[in-house]
Amino acid sequence: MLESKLLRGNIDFVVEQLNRRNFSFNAGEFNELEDQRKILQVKTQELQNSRNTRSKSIGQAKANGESIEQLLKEVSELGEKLDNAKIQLQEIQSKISDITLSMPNIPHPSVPQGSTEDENEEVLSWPTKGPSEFDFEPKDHVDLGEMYGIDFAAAAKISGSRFVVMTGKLAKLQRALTQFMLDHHTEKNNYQETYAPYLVNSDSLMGTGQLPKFEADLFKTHLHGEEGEARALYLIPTAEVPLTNLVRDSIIDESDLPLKYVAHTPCFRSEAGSYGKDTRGLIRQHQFEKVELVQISKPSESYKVLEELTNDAEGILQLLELPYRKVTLCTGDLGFSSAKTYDLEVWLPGQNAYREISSCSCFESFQARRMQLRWKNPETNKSEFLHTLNGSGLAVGRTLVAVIENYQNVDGSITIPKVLQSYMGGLTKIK
RNA sequence: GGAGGGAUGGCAGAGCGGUUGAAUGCACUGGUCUUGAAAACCAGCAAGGGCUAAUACCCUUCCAGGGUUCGAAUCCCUGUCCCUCCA
Repeated sequence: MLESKLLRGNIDFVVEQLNRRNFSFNAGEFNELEDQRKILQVKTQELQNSRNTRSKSIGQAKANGESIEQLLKEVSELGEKLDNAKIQLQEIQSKISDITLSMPNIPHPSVPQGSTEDENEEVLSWPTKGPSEFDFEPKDHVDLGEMYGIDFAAAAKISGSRFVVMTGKLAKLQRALTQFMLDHHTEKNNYQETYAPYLVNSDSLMGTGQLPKFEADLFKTHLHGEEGEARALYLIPTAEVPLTNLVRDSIIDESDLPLKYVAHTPCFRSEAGSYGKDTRGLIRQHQFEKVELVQISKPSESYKVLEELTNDAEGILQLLELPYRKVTLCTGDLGFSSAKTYDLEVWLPGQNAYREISSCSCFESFQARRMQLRWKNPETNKSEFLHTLNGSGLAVGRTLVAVIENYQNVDGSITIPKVLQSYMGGLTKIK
């Protein structure tokens, strides 16, 4: 959600900035609603004021033993007018909030202009010389995985497409990756390990921006009947949702900032609108594992924190010795809530391409405003919105893909990365 | 499964139909005192919104949603969450 001052005072700027990310905003319609809102709100408040003062004087008159009949008559006439005004005001306000809740964030000035992912800007690649060549034709993770216990057919039987069953060494390797990531982020990078619910309410999804606009991307659960529907819960599409909402509706002590959370959770995405895309393999699943980093920071430090958080995620790739590149998303590729995003893309030799494995974003106060997340700024002595950030550290399923493909040998065996061997009971190779 | 109790400002905790947006304590901010700090004392201190150039002023908010009333933190109903007791 954008600042209402900005919407009222500088709408042209908003239109121009949202245009940068291909979002066209009808300022005329919005201004008209705003004008009506202003008139109705003033009128309603005036009516409330006169009702309040009159009711108060009834109390006083009674205490003095004076007659109150005249006053009672006046107030009852006010009541009806007030009710009408309130209803009208509510209608306008809900129209306005529908609009504001559906407006994406404004991109940071440093975000490159562009309309598709082709215009994302590469920041660096690691190692600098790029991924090294294989001296044989590398297989992709599906072919390799079939030999060691990745079973899409079994998953299709028990659930459907875009699910997977893994058994044996590869299942363990995924667990090893998860453990390694959690240990690294808690021990080396000082994040607080957190276990949180996988089912969340709609307020939480509203807070981080998945609702109201992207309900189709979510799996929704509810009990039977109307009452059950009213209390629907959603499967989390990312741990960003429960982690960031930990601090919804709160005022954080300056001394506790920045807050740093890490959690491993499964993530659930309906992948509506991605038909035919990445149908082969583990890349795009309805259910996948992810280790997520979330930070809550002072506004003045959030872009420093974005660099740090991205580095924390990169650290995992470097320790796993997986070639990757870091790109700044262009305005057109930016997520709804984000002001600036770095994507980390890992090299997949089986696909001969870089694929996203982490997305690290600064949301500025966009989410904080939706969820009433504040701190007391000692300089102004006022409560102000904090900044929220998150990034995958990393997407475990895709990391597994990257390990399988990058560590494959000519005989089809898979070497275990050094840092994972202790998590695999000393195993050095899957064969 | 049954029976109760509770949800109030950053925190703790009074209030239980009318000058209560809310006592008090802690925390916090400013001041006095002090070489400095602590202590003590004095003062200030909820949030959101409207209208403003800015004050002033006004509105809303005591878990959420309905209701009763001229008037609700206070009474009634529904829901959510917490706690206690009995089985």
